[in-house]
Amino acid sequence: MSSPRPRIPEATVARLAVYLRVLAALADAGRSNVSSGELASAAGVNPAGLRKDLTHLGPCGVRGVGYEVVTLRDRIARVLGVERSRPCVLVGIGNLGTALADYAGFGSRGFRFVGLFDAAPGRVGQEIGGQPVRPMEDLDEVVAATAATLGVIATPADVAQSVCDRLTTAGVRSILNFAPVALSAPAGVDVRQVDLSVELQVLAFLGQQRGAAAAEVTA
Amino acid sequence: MSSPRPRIPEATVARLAVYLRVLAALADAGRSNVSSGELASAAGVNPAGLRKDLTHLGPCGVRGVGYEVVTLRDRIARVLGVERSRPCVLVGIGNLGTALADYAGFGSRGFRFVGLFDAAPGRVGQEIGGQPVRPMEDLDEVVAATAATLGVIATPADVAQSVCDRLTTAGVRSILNFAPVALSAPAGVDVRQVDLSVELQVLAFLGQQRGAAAAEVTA
DNA sequence: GCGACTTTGTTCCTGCGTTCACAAGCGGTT
DNA sequence: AACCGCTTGTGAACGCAGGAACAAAGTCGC
Repeated sequence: MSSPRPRIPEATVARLAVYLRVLAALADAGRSNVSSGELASAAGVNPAGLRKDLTHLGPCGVRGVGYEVVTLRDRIARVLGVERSRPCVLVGIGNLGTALADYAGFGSRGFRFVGLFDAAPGRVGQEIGGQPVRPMEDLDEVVAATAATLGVIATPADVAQSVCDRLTTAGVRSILNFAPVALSAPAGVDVRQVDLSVELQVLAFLGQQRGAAAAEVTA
Repeated sequence: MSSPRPRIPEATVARLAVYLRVLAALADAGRSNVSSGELASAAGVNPAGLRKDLTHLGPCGVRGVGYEVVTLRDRIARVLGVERSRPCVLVGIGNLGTALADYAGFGSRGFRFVGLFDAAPGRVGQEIGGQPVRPMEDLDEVVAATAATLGVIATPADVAQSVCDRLTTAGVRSILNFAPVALSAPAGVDVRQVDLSVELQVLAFLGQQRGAAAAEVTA
């Protein structure tokens, strides 16, 4: 096998996902070509950085012209592995979980939820986005039946670790955690942490710093 | 004024927010001291990196003993500017907006929503977390009355830019955007982008890469 | 009072990411 | 057919983040 496996850095992967979204929108709008400058502006990044990111896919543009929208979109989709949709399970159908289950951004970009789970009996049986909420007891069965390797945790913090354990024993290999706790998982299982309030705190700090700098100038 | 202004790097600020959360939990549990090792483990980072982060606050630990929980918590809170709660406005009360409005992580960590806004007449008047949803027409008045400088956008992508424009003209200086579009704002206004599906795509890519590597070993 | 242990604060170094700047290549035009 | 403008792709330099190792300092035990 001649597997080049270019070892794409993680920061580049995150940006490729953004480019993919922009390219999909451009394709829907009927555009056939884009320049790196226009694409970078729409994605909110530097044009040179964008070109370097695309280098990891091999040469895929035409000098003097730009990139063909559909070709580039499909190539990024193939590299990211979203050419066909991947099954995911979602645990914790509170406000956030409901939002995630309904979020069109997942379904339209290569992910489909094959199981929604909650521990509260009151929530089991509800329909969210056309799917019933199931009890936690069904987790192993659903994961096995659908071969889901991706799991999303949207539970309160205090039960997140036990949910993580159950997901890993059920066979899930990659976990996206929205609960504000650091999870520990066995080797071979990726855990990725998203803390919504951290972003807001960083933003507040930058704003405060900017305000202090401005006040200093006037002083 | 002797303002040292240490220029804390952004990555450090994000981690400080995590340490703050862990320290708050430890303080509630009655703990008085922590070592860098234990704190790093709870936050999911390297102990040496944690100590380097805390260096930006000036020396605040005791060698041979560790850090005093309450003192460190308060100092981080002061540096991050969350010693007293900051007013925020939230636009777009769909599934995600409701989750954000109800999310205790904001309220308990230095932020309070002083206005929930939505353009849909059907949503105006609903109560979320004890607060009424207001029409967009009230935005300028509320921002002016509460001196809110932080705004959160949780609307569909196609109206996010116009909401951003209205927020900036109302006087908001920092915007956290959950809509999957790159926003353009005038100079002096910070915009921070959070795309929930990007994280899931990165996770899927890493899992796929790991799976491919494993298959290659067995080949 | 003294020694050993523990833990912080710092320094160095390695690697990565980002940016700038330039050469290479393609299309259109004369 | 040759030239010109435009855009990609790449090479180099800069700055930053992360990790390991070491020195300083304080506490506990004897």
